Amino acid sequence: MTTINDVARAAGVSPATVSRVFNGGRVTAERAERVRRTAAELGFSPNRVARSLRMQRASVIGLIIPDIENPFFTSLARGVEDAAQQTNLSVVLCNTDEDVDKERRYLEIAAAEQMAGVIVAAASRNRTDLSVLEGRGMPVVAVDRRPRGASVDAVMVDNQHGGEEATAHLLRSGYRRIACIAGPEGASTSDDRLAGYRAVLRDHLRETGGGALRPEYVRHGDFRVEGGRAAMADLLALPEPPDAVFVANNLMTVGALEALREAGTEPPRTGVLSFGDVPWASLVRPPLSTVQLPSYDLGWTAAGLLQERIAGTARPLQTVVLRTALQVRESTSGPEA
Amino acid sequence: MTTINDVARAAGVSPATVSRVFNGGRVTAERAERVRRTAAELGFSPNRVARSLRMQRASVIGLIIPDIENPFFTSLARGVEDAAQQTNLSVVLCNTDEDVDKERRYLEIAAAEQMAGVIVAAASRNRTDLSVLEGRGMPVVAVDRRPRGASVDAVMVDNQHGGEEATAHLLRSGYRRIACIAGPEGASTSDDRLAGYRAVLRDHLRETGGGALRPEYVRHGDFRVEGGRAAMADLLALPEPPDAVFVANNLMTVGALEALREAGTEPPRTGVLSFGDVPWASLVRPPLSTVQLPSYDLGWTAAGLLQERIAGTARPLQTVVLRTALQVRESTSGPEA
DNA sequence: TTGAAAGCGCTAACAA
DNA sequence: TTGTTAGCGCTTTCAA
Repeated sequence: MTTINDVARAAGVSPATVSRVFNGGRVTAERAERVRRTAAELGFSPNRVARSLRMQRASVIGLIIPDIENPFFTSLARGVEDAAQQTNLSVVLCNTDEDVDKERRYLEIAAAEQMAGVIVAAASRNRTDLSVLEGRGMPVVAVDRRPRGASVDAVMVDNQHGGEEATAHLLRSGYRRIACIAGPEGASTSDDRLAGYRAVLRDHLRETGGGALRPEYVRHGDFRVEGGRAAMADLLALPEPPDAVFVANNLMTVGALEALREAGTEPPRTGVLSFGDVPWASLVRPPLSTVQLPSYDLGWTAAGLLQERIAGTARPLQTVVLRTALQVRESTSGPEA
Repeated sequence: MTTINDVARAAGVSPATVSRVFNGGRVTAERAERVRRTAAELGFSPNRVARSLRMQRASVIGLIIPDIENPFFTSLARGVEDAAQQTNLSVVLCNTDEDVDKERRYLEIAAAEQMAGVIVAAASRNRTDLSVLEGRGMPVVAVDRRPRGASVDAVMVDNQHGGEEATAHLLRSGYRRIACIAGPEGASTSDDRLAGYRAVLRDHLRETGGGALRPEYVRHGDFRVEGGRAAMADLLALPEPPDAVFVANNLMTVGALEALREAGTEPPRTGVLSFGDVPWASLVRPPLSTVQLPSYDLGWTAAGLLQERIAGTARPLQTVVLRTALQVRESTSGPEA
């Protein structure tokens, strides 16, 4: 492998000069040109490992996400990647599978690799522990989910608002027995969506004298297809099944739709509203109403915050909240439709 | 940051002993225990950057793929990740967007970061250039696509066989004007699928005296949704449109289905067979016949080969070819169905 | 503007 | 089995 010393010798300068040429130090144009030429001839490219060791910081940021097969996170990853490219940072993607242990290993790796910073969509609000990174003063941005007690910048979705908007829409469409398939208890995203659902429903019941919330209409899934299917099956087995369901994430919606189909009913007779776009939604019949998430912008914004921190900008911690957008399609056109 | 020297001093041993404790060298049990305890107390974790510099090799492998939003590649990535975990390698995911320049940058990064090895699904058969890595003797495994002239291990799909199987099935189902939406020219995966299609169709025409292949029935798309839609629209605009179409990848199938729907026709009247599973195929109506790809196994196998190379096993270059499996569903049940 | 030299944290060769 | 020591390739003082 060609090193900076080889280039220096061949070009008749010192290693320091070569380093300066590659890092924007002050070198006379003539020498700089000579160095560049020799470097090209020798096929030299700087050893980033040595560089990282010396600088005590790599030019890599870590992106830790719970599920690489969920299009929400891949789109988020694209946002991070595109933003990072602007400052020549490369992105390392780590998939935790919603597993806190796997996540901890990746956090330790990020620390040990001296990554420039980390963007993390935490596997758990309670059990994800960012102290490994915070202890080392490593810049961290939480995205989509913020672990309790973490002192980090965050970019979040207005989940409660999204849940409210979704539930209000279902009520407006004429549904009255509205269920909710929530995510795992403790996931802040899911809790907030559920809170939005409850708030709107409770108000509605109060105004119409319609009684109390029905706890049996709330089920907790695992954010996966299977969990959605099981929850929907449970709901359909109730003495009085719901006439609409608000599903707290895209994958569970896929499962819920499958369960409905198996039971011989379809939207919009049973209304279905998905939190988060279902991939290839265009192919699903009937077209699905969704609460659209700004996944790409989430990633883009998080990367921006992280880069500011890496650059050392001193400013108070901040949380950016991005809004959802309700996309009404046919799956919620009403129980009589 | 706590270093190996801090631990050594605190435990009253030499740095070398600490290193040995963490890397399986011979150390007496009693001392090892003491070192481990002090390391824990001080919150020491080895600096992987220093380790990589010294060892001239990182414990990271690169996985370079063309499209992180394509479920085929995310599933492949899972296979790689799961296999890599077994030997404590971490995986860095790089997304090239089918862009040869972006790909070259990532290959250079892999070299400069001294990654232990690279698994690459090349952006182009002709223009992807692995010589940066080969020159440094870095272990490389090509997966799904093998760049021309590269001397590397490879794990491939039997694309030609898949194309033959698909086309033969369409003929058996009674379709006679069978079109093919292929991928970009030059992509080996697409070329092979197309070759399979042509071979079977040519044989059929010869046997039945049905004339020659119709070149207008072959369109080239870009492996994306939009390309599939455009190609299908072109086919439908022909004086004599096809009665079935073999689409060479999953995303283009989504586009083709959309175009069919817009034109007011649906499978199986126009037969549609997708090469590669469409995500959430269960929700697509009618259920889609597919050639199923062993995406996860592709990744798993590639990681296995790479690890052997990293370990230094000397053996001739090998190419593993995995078979596809035809999954017949309703979208190809025949033009009269 | 340039070069000499130190040192980032670790591993491995060698000596004890 | 253990310790001493050199050095991986780079950046960055400091002095010239």
